[in-house]
Amino acid sequence: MLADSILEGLNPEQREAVTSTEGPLLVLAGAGSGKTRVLVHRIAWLVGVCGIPPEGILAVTFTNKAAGEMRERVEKLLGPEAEALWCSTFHSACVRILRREAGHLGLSRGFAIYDDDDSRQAIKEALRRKELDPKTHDPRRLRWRIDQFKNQGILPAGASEQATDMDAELTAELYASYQRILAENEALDFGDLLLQTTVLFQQHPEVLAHYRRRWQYVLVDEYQDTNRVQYNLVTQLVEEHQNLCSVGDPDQSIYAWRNADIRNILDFERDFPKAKVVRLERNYRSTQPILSGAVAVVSNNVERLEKALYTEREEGERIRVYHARDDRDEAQFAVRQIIDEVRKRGRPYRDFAIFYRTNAQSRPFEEEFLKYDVPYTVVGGVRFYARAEVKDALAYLRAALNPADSVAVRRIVNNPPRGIGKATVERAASAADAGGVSLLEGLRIVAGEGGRAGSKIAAFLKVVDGLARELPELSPADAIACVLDRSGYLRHLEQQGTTEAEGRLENLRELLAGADDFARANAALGDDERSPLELFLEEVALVADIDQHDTRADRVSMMTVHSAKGLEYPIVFLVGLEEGIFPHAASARDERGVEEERRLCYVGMTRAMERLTISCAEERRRFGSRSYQVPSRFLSEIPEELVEGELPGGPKPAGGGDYDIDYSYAQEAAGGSSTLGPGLRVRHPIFGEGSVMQVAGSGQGQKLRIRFDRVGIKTVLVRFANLEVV
DNA sequence: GCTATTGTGTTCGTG
DNA sequence: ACACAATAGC
Repeated sequence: MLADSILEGLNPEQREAVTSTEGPLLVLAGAGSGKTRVLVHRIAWLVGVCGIPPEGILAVTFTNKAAGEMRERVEKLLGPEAEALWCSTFHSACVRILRREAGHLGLSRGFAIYDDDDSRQAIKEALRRKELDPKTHDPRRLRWRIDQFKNQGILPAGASEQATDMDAELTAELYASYQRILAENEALDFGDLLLQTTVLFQQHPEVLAHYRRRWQYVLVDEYQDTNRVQYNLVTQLVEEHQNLCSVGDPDQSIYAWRNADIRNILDFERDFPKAKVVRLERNYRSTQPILSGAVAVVSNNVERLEKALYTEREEGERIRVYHARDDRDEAQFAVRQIIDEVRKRGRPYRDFAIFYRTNAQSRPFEEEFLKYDVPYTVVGGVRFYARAEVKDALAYLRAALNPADSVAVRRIVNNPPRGIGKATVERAASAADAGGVSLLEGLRIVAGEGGRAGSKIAAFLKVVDGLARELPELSPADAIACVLDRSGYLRHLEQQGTTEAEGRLENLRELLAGADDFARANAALGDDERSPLELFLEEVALVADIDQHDTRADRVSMMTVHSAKGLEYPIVFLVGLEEGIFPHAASARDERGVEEERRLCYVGMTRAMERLTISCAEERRRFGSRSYQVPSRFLSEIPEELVEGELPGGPKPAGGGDYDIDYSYAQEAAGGSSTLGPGLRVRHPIFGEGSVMQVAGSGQGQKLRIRFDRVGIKTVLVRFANLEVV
């Protein structure tokens, strides 16, 4: 009975993937072939038919969002029983394990999780200690190189061993020093979460044995994007029972740059000789022209497993190609199409998505959406939890909960300004170093020495100590409110009274609301020994941009092609198909790079269900200046008969096509400017109204300094700003 | 120690 | 074109 209902609506291949429960299984799942469905039904099958307890199953996905959706769908099939299932990202699974087993690694159970920015600060500290100049040793680059080591499972000792020149030797040394600083701060970075878990399993076979016994069945989604450490983790767990189900698509491997290793999926049958392989080749998402076009592009890859994708949606319009004059025209074209379609056919905005190669490309689209009052959301860019004011507030929480976290302490010690300058902080840092204690303790030492600086520090310590006493008892939202009050942070912002400060206050209110939501949503599972506040900090550290994306809201979505993986939309605009952008210049140097870009293009195209529009611009603004663009080689790889519009080499469209776009106000300000001078009221299409403060230069390079009513002071280039005199 | 100014790099993608 | 960091001047 139950077995039938679980298999209902599945095709024969999907059924095979669901019911082949014992031993290693590789599911090669083409785009849109229902792989999430297979994973969900397989879990339901394991629990409902095979009688495996839900806590005996580990399912790992790429994003929190995918994990949440999978859990939801499993619950629909199984009911609340599914709650005991471990369904999460690699990172959150590892955090849970590490918190539990922290003692084995000599790690504090309350360790902090450092994001890119925090780890860069820790790298800077490592440079300071070695008296190296951050100018000659770029902290960002160092962080990147260390992260690469971690993704490959290489510890500092290994990095040192394989170093063949001075530079590599120094990097290895800094890696070691950076790890010491993290340990002192009781912190782990993203890479550590995975790497330290494999170290834990290696050094403590009894711990590994425990988890092996616990998880009799392991499922891994997006297997083509796993890196060496993730691979090690998985093989460690399944070595005995071999009940591993890996699902993936080599054509969608797009993370080689962060050490995802496509060989993990290609060598599956070698790694697991008894492996069964199931191919899902029937596509349920896209129309024939879209699917054929995407397959045609990716077929140009030499290193590729051939597979035969087919769709039953044979009807469907051809792929549209639009050659825009410039980036602005490209944006205008897409936005006008969307408005048209919404007005004429009554489509909801949520049916549309715009995908680009780089985050910086979102700008012109945002401008057009704002101009025409079209609701939209941008995924990515600056993460909400990475905004300065949000990170400041969180740093107070972190410092109060974990006084060893020197990166957090350094961030808040003079923020808001309380007269504790760089010299004082450095004094405290060396005192801390000398005594082998944390920065906060170093500050205590300096405070004890008295003097002007001493009393200022004492005031700061009083704030932090007070928070350390009060916060652990509070809910996340109350704790944040408390921090903002006691620290004087809120008062400081309110006193500024600028529009910029107003925006920051708005973000802080949003943070409070988010904390409140979190507490409410997690009130049910309060069985953890960790406080709601600690759980909130962890959540915040591990959310990805895409996790916060609300697909239910009626808005147009904009995101990078990378973020788009796993999503689908009826109407997709894939924009900026130009050499240097897509394929990106940095990847186009070697053939492997180009092949990954091509897979990325395949991912972008296969997101579209009904209509796919691809565009490129002849000219675009990059780094503030003009650049002439060449259409992407990927465009000419789409067979002509699948395309409507012109492929490269075809006739260029006349002007902006059949859309009458009003440029008049732009010309007005760019041309005549006899009245241009301080005091003049102008309107900017984005920033709104403002007063000119200062005029600099003339002709093409003329710049204006303007105080905008809404957004404060900005400098704009007259030629590009499209100003209108009010 | 604080603020305003200048200078620099940024934009390849993420948990 | 903008954000961020370093620096100069107070």
